[in-house]
Amino acid sequence: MTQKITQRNVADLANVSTGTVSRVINGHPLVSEEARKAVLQAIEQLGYIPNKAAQSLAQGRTNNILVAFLDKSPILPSTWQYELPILQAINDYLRLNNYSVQITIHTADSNLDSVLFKDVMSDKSIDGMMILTSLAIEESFIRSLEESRIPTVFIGNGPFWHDGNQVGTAILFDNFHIIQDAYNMLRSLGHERIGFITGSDEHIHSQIRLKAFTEIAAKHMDPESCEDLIHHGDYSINSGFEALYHFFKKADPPTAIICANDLMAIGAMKAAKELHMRVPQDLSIIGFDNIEVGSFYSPPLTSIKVPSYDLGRQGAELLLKTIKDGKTREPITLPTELVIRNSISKMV
Amino acid sequence: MTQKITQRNVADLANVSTGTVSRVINGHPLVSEEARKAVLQAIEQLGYIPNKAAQSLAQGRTNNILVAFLDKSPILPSTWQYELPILQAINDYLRLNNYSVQITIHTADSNLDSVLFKDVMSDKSIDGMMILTSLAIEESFIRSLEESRIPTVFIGNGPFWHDGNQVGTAILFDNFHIIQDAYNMLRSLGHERIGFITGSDEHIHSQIRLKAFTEIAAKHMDPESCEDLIHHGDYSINSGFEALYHFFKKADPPTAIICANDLMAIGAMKAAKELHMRVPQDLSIIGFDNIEVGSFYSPPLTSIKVPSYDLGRQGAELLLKTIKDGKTREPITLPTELVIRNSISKMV
DNA sequence: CTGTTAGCGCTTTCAA
DNA sequence: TTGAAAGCGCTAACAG
Repeated sequence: MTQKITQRNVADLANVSTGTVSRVINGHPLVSEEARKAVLQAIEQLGYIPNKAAQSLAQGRTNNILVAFLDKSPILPSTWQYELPILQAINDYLRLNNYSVQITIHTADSNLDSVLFKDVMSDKSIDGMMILTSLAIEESFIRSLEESRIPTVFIGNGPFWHDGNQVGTAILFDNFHIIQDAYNMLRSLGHERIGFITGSDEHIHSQIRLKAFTEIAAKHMDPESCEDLIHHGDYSINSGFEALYHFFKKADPPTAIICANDLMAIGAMKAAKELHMRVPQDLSIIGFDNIEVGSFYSPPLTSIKVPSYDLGRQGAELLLKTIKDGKTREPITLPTELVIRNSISKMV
Repeated sequence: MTQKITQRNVADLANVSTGTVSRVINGHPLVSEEARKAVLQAIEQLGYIPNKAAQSLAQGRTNNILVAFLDKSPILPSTWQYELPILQAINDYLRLNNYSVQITIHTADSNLDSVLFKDVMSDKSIDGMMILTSLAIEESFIRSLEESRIPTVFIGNGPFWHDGNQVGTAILFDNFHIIQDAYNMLRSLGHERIGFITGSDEHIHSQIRLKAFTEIAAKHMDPESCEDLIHHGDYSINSGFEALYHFFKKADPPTAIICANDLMAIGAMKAAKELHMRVPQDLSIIGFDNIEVGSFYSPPLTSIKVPSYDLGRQGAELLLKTIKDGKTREPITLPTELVIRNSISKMV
């Protein structure tokens, strides 16, 4: 067993006090060059590494931040296209700034409040947290959060309010306008009957995408026709597959479909093939997320690209700022982008 | 600011000493029922939560474990099909056992040793770690690890040795036999020219899969013919795509291909389509990883399923055992499984 | 510029 | 069964 090297050992070897060692470690300006050298040399020689727990205890902060993922069901690798670059970004930025990244993945059968507070936040071993969920967040959770005073950034959700003041900071991306852009682009290609396949109804992104669709469609047709063009999926390939069959069982099916994610678009394309419909000649399809395999489909899938990495990166930056000055900030919304490929075409 | 509640407050309210409070919290047997009740009641009333840093300092352990991901390049969502369930499993198991999960994702341009030790392990704030990488691991790293005495589990890599004793515990999955099984199955379908597309050459799994292929192929043909049937890819869809073109530029191309992952299989299928070859009538294809979209291809992709979740789960279990008793354990290898779908068929 | 010292909040002997 | 008190290793206020 390598025995523990403490600050004391370093101090002795360098012939200074532990206070001086501490100053050197923490970059305190008032240390003589001579002392600093001696200390650094001793540290090197002994292979000394400060004990984090002791530092945390003495300083009252931990340099730990928690990234919490909350969803209804366990991770499905295929649906983490959005989350993963966010995680990578958070990791990159926080490590660079000397923070450790703790994560927790919660399947919220129960409500967030008990889950998150009891199991996680409560351990008081974090300086701040980033919450990544597209589930609705309960009022009670926001209240607990407010009370706990833990600096928090919500990614892709929020902003949230309690008693008139904002709780946490939100970093978002534009779900709304891009859906309308997609719609308008399909219209400009001559499509009049444009369908929409939603994601899981309890996901806020899916709700927003649906709202965007409903509002823009309402400008061009009456509400009932619009209803007929909406099918509720759950983000799975299979639900996209079924949605297409659903649409084409009815009279007057859509000539173009916007899907709330790429997986459903892939399912829809598969169904289209079974129904002997050609994409894009007979049916235009647009997905969401811009997953890698999408560009390798035949035809390559038109999709919407979310700036995941930036979301994580800027979110982490905001969090550190908040930890420093305690202020919550205005929500930030990052732009999304329509990536056009061959799965859409002019109406013939 | 919610002011801090310490053990002292609880002790005062319950009319006991802090020692008793501590005993109650840690489930020490020698506490009177009366005292226990009073303490629990006070804890509840005050909303007391023990300070982790203080606990760590006093107990000399942190209840933190680090999960380190190491690779050459940043996360590509599409290639994390293997890692994600592992992460989920680790999270599930460790949280259940009162450990926090810290993660770090390293892009190892430089070598592991400096990267991992300097930035991460060195912080002494973890009780153990799980290393997830398919890169080769340097001797120097193993040495540092041995010296650090930090309980470690390697997932999908190892076992490693230093001076005759095993360093860390390895939990593996069977890459080798399953490739040979796949080969034999293709032969039983009448295929004689069976090709192989490797993953990134620096990844150990790819190396093993290639070795398995080479050895089994050697039983049926001379080495040069075998060479012709191997193409080096890099796990990307695109490299699978190119590999197929490569094979079919030559005389006597394969009638069946095994790919080191599903993404390359997808790329290969795309190229096959461009070349007007039908899968499986003209060409049988087998992938690896059993990714979700694979079953939605036309034809659905035959693939090899890796028990990722179990890998993470059992790895975490091993780690906690090792933390408890300090013993390293024999490597464990979990079985993989061939999932047969329509991308393969009898030679006609 | 530097040494001394009093905590940080909790655990754990040691006595009682 | 319990209280008192000595740390765990580090930081920071205070003297000097």
